[in-house]
Amino acid sequence: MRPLTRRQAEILAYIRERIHEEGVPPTIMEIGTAMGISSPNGVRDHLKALARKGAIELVPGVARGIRLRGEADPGLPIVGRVAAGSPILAEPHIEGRLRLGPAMFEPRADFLLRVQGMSMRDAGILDGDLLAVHRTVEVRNGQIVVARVDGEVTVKRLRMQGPVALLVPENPEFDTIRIDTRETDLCIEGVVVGVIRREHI
Amino acid sequence: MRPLTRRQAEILAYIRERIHEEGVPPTIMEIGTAMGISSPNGVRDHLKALARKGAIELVPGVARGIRLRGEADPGLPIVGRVAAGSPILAEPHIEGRLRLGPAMFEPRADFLLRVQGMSMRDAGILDGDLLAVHRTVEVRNGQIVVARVDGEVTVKRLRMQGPVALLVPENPEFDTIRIDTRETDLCIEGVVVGVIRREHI
DNA sequence: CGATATACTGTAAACATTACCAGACTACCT
DNA sequence: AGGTAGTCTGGTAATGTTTACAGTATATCG
Repeated sequence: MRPLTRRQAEILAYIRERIHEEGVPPTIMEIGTAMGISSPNGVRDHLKALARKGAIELVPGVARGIRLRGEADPGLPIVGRVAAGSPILAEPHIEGRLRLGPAMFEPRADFLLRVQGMSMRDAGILDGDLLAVHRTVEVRNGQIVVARVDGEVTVKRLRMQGPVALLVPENPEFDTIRIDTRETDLCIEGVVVGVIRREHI
Repeated sequence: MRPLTRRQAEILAYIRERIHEEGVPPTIMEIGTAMGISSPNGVRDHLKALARKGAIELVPGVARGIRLRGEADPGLPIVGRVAAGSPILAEPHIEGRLRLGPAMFEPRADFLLRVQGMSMRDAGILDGDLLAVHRTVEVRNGQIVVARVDGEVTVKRLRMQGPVALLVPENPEFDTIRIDTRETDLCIEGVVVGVIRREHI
């Protein structure tokens, strides 16, 4: 789809808004009035351009026959194994997408992380689970965080002891990671706001 | 909202379908053609009735000016503590509703059950978790099921041994329930297809 | 029984909306 | 310098659509 011009984007936004607010797409004249175009043909040219670029579909001979295209919300990315050092949301790690309900987690989830390993077993987080992660650097003591240590992504419970951060697993078979923030960078990718497990039955 | 007649419900369903399929509401004549009503006035009477009953809103003087009302999907019910013997989806047990994404679980979830207790701890199901449950009686060995025993609702892993059903907890501190289906009724309310935990941060 | 709601037929006028013609100005690419 | 895309004016014909009027027939309710 070729990129829309500024004017075309304005008109598309107006159409979107009208469909959302009124439940019915606007007529050509209504668009014209709203956008300051006096001739129906001026608007028509825009609609043809939008249709040509795939943003809308025009149903010929039908009043208000404007359909939005390519509207589907793809959902949140599911992040799989992250290569050391590369950004967590880089394309190669995204193994799929999943649409959540709008109010499922509070604060909202920004991406889903596929759990690797059993280090958080006793917190009910198992290998293969999806973690709903809210991207933020504002984390508090005791929260389960997605952190980067030496480029590696890890999920642990955070305990701050002055300048020392402890990344505590919830499984006695694993060791706590101890980071002196004066020496080593601790990069917080986000806070875990929820867990989703899809039982393969 | 007064109840719709059968014919009115048919027409409303058609309007809904058209809006979903075409993106534009149908005209009066289109409704008439689809429903076998030759006169625009026949359709108009139905629309007026639907508007009077609050199912739709008519925008006067506007082509295809039909707006659906009261459309919001309330989401799946969240079932809390279920009193012994009463139906699982009875009103008093429903402590809220939650909208999931459309493809979150497979097969689809029919309701959400709030977990009571730690008997499934080692399966990563903790007290307070929400279980996505698919209502079905077709269960297979090894699945985690929502069952009723003596009127009480319980979540366990199912193991069939001939006529004997074992409801196995995933926590060594709890005992397996053994049911001889020739003597006692085992009522399966559904299969667990997923787990949702909302981390309170 | 009479009032009211439902569920239609049929016709015509009035209005809402799109489709198309002819042209103008600008910006950008080659 | 010529071609193409974008953004518009202005006007008109052709169609799409709603609205109103005048009836008919069948239920249901108090």
